[in-house]
Amino acid sequence: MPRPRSLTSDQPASAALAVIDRDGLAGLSMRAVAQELGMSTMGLYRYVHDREELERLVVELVLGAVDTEPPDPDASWRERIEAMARRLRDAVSAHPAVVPLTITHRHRSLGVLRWSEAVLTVLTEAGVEGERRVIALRGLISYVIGAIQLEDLGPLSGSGTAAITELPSGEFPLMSETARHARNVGADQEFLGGLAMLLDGLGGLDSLDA
Amino acid sequence: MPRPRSLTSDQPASAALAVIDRDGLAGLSMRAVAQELGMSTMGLYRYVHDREELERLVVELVLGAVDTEPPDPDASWRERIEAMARRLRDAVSAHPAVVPLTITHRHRSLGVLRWSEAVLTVLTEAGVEGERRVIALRGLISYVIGAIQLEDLGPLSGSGTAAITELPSGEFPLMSETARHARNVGADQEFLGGLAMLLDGLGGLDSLDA
DNA sequence: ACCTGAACACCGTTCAAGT
DNA sequence: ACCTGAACACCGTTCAAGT
Repeated sequence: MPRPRSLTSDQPASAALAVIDRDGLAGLSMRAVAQELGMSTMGLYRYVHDREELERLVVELVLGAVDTEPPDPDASWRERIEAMARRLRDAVSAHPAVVPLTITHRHRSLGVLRWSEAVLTVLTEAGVEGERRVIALRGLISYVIGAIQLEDLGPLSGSGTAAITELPSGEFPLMSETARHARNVGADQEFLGGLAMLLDGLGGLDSLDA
Repeated sequence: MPRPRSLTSDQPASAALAVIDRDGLAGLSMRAVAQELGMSTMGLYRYVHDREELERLVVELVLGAVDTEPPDPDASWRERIEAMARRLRDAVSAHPAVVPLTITHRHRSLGVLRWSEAVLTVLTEAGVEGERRVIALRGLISYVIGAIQLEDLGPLSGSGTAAITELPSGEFPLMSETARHARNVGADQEFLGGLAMLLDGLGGLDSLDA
């Protein structure tokens, strides 16, 4: 793998992201990205070892865009964690087609690492320590990535769930009723509502004063 | 699409699942599944319209295996929801390679629908109604699917995170410290701990008596 | 020394040709 | 009427052949 020359190191990733944003994940191919860069297909192999590395760089590009500045120090620990959760959600939902890649590539992204460090700072300031801090961090990440995917899949009030009402009569009565209620729950309210449940649980534990 | 004859309707899906379990998701191809079934590649197209439908059937097979019997009525609402969460986790982690498919295929699985109905039954018995019930259900699903993926990615105490300690000195001090604590937190404890946070938050709300 | 196009081994899917 | 193998248009990647 000799030194690249004509391209900066992040150009292959942003070209790939441009292809994905335009043509979807199915449109991603080495040939398409090379064309986007105006070079021969094999020229791309000068910058990435293989397709997998290219995909990893795309994930890193998207997650690296998460704002990891320390949140407003005047806000409560709860508001600060909410702000961090929103930022992760915002960064990913700017490129929804990339979501499957973020899961397939079980790598430790620097962006997520920086995000985690910022969240841990808030948790620590709130007095959460030791194993409880492990569980709180992992619980938050689990919730946020799950919620992003569920949101990407469409709201409970969406067309997919609307079809539930038309299923064999009375087979899913509560699900039908809940889907009707879901029409009044927006995506933001749903995301923040679930997050609030988690934070209520975290706050209900000892050693949290704010 | 004429009537199939020699195969029952779920054989293509279980053959595909067998291929995935043996060779991983990358090993899944129409040719491989046809061979698994002992038929010509094109014979498979008698049973499924295209590869996408085959993948959808695999997801349905895995999620359809979730135990959705009503949980022990003598247990508290909290224990019953924990039991349901465990069952979903168990069904998916029996076939970890399928996880990416469950995300890519944004379809409404009957298995998840039955699971949701059972969870809603418990929530309703616990006095959770209306929009709060929407948020509780979606929050639980978000957490569980996120946690399954994070678990599949490896524990915080695993080799991936161990490398964090060797990053540029002091760049991620809290993350390093947290990773050390994570060595004492098992996968079950982590899953149930995060779930407990959510349920504490849910239980802290009004109208829950049990 | 650097770059690239042809070629290889795959893939999903079409379709005409077999019985 | 039913089934299937060759063929088509892709794919990631190798590598020898060009300059």
